[in-house]
Amino acid sequence: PTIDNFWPNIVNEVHGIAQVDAKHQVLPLARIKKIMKLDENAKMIAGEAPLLFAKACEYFIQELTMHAWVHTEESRRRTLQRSDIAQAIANYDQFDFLIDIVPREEIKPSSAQK
Amino acid sequence: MSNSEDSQQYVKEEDEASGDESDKQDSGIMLREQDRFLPICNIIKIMKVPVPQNGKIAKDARECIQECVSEFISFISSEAIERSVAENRKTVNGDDLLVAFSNLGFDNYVEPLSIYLQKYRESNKSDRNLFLDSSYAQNEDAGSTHDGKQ
Amino acid sequence: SEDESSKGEADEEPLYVNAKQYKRILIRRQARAKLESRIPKERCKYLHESRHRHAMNRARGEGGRFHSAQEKGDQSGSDSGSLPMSQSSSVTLSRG
DNA sequence: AGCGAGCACGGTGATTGGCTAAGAA
DNA sequence: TTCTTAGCCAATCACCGTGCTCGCT
Repeated sequence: PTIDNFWPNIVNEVHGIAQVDAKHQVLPLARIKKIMKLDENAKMIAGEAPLLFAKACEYFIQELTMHAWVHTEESRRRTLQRSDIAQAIANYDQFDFLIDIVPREEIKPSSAQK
Repeated sequence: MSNSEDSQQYVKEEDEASGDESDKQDSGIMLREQDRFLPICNIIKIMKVPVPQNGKIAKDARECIQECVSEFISFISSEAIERSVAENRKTVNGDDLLVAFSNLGFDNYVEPLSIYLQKYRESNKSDRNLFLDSSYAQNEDAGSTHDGKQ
Repeated sequence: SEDESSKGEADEEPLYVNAKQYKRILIRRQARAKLESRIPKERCKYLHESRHRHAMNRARGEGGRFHSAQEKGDQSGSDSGSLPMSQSSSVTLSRG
């Protein structure tokens, strides 16, 4: 369970799926669609779009949490906190789109950024 | 005593929905947390996967991830919607999302999501053929990207 | 390649952000600004009044946990016992 | 044809707080 | 060390999924 093996494991997982069950998802499809509809340019949304997002959000949550937990361990804590997530966002440029959601000032002091 | 005319009651119950302290600005409808975010319980369940068994997750961290996920959806959606508009389509489909993931630098997502989407479409088509065309043809031809008429 | 230097106005951005995301970040920033007036500035204590009241009225164990088997209404307490201890072991103090 | 928005309905899992150890400080 | 806080439990009910009708392409 490391960062390097994360996406290869994900790809192996999807290959093991025999049939896609759109029903029992961890994340509610109706809520995902509602969030998409908050965009003023959104008109019609295909049924497969919330389903794709449901999987993508699982991956995203796991990856961001995994990156954040690294900083939790570096600080020798057992509780993942918001500052760990801020660090994770600052250290991976794929998370740059979150720069307004978790600004860099939230990184706890006495921990240098790259 | 029954209400004869209710114009627009945004507050469902008698709680302090928006006016937490003394803030009552509404230009339109106030968005609740359940309109903007995914359920916190589901978020926590997914967060616990990469965290060790004895690991804890602070409340601040849960809500932070919750907000990040909504921005994640909106961020990708915005790109995908723009592409669907550029192609004169009113509906955002899965391919728009895959292109959006790619264009925004989420290359890791493309392969698993493409496989997942393909399996989902296959499932739907096989269900339809099995149900509607049960006696006609259940040929499984690999490689038919477009529906060929017979 | 002239105004690609990412400048921050609302938040202080780092010198450079992901080039593939930069344009979308600005578009999203505008979209969120339009929605800002509809978003309460702080989180509520709870989402639903009814669920809040339900949680408050529920039966609880000694440790504050929710406990099943709520005997509704008062009754002529035949046995004032409380915990249905099946066997001699009743050590249930571990998790905080 | 197919496919999605909008509605009503019924089933169900997300929501929820007091106590106290875990652990942040 | 001091003191903040996250996990633990499960019953209600808001919301998710589904099946319609109606529109558009």
